[in-house]
Amino acid sequence: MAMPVGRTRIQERNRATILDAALEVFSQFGFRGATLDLIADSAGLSKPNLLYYFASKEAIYTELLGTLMTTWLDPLRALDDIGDPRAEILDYVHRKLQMSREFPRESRLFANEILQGAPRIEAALAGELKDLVDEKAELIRGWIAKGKIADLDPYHLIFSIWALTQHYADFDVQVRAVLGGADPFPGADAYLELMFTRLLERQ
Amino acid sequence: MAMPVGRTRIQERNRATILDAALEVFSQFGFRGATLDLIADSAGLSKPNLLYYFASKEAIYTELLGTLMTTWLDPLRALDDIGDPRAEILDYVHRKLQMSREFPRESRLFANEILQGAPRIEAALAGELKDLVDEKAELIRGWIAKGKIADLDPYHLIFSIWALTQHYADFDVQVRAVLGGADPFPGADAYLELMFTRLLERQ
DNA sequence: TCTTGATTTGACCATCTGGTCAAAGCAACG
DNA sequence: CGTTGCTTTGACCAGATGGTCAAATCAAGA
Repeated sequence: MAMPVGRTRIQERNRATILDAALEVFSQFGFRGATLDLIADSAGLSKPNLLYYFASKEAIYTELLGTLMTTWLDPLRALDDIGDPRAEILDYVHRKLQMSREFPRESRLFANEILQGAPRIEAALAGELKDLVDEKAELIRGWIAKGKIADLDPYHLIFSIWALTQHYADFDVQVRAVLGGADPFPGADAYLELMFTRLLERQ
Repeated sequence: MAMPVGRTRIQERNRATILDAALEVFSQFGFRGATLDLIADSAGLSKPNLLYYFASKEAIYTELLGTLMTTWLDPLRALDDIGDPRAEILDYVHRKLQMSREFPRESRLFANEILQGAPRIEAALAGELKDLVDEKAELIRGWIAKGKIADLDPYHLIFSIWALTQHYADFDVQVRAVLGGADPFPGADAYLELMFTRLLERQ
């Protein structure tokens, strides 16, 4: 019994509640480790009620992944040729770190999916994601050619931004344990600003 | 029926086989997502046979984590005041990247554990790990005070090394998808060398 | 109020999962 | 060969898990 496309307020609200609860659980335990009971409890709904709104556990998961993939790549999409190249890249770093702070569960959901071998988004990685990165790598290459930024491998530059910013969401527990519980983000923001400023300078 | 401390060759071999299979499965699915049946299949042993060598699923997992924690921190332990500070740190980066290439499963196991909130190693993070990092941060602060390397937050410097190097193990599928399947490591090694060289230079 | 369609749930099911156990297999030594 | 102790396994169990279904509840318009 598939949900009709036109949704009532109740449907809208309950689907949102379920997706939020599912994000909570899937981001912590991954697809296999998550259970419908955990999601149902977290959503405050009964298990059969979950399955009234979504066809299966898998359906909830893929809906989440699909929706988030778009949002998650928005900061990279916003990287363009309009402003100063170095400021553009630094802005991207800051936006990405901001997302780690505001949406750590989304970051962890992706991390979990990739760790498990990305069985459900491998196609999107090799398609949508690769295309976007290829395009932005070309943009960066142009900046390098014009001498606007230092000569760096654009792909690894992008990877390094992902790695550094997402680390603060995905490894939050570890970072806080080492820092004795202090908020890592102000320090991280300053450090990354400095790091990429120096890196991008022409020598 | 606990295993005796003195082990026969068969016990040694089977325990090793089981731990290897468990590493394979736990690193992909996390503790909750992994099953004894998967581990048993991967090890080529029967499930009751696994439980002849280890008391429980949990026992296998914690044994793995404990053993690996030590190995995993060895490169950081090796960071000392003997050579040139910049070379020391660059060495650490290279060693850590090397580990990502050689032991990606170990890296993913830790990533999975941390993602799940580190329920089984939180104590080690706040104890052993924090102590080690505090010690090395102090060492780095000394180098900064003596003007040997640029002025950087030592904690975030260490986090950035972890983030950048482990990314190539934990997000291997994504990195390869974006690169169209090419081996990321040579490029990563060169990029990280450049990145940290520039970062550590006194300005 | 009555009716209709959307929503919710208790009871249930087949399969999976961690774990047990008694019995069988096997290696080695006397 | 027979005994002894380590090793392996088939059968089994209780609880968890994804999912179904018919019946009950509820909201809102006629």
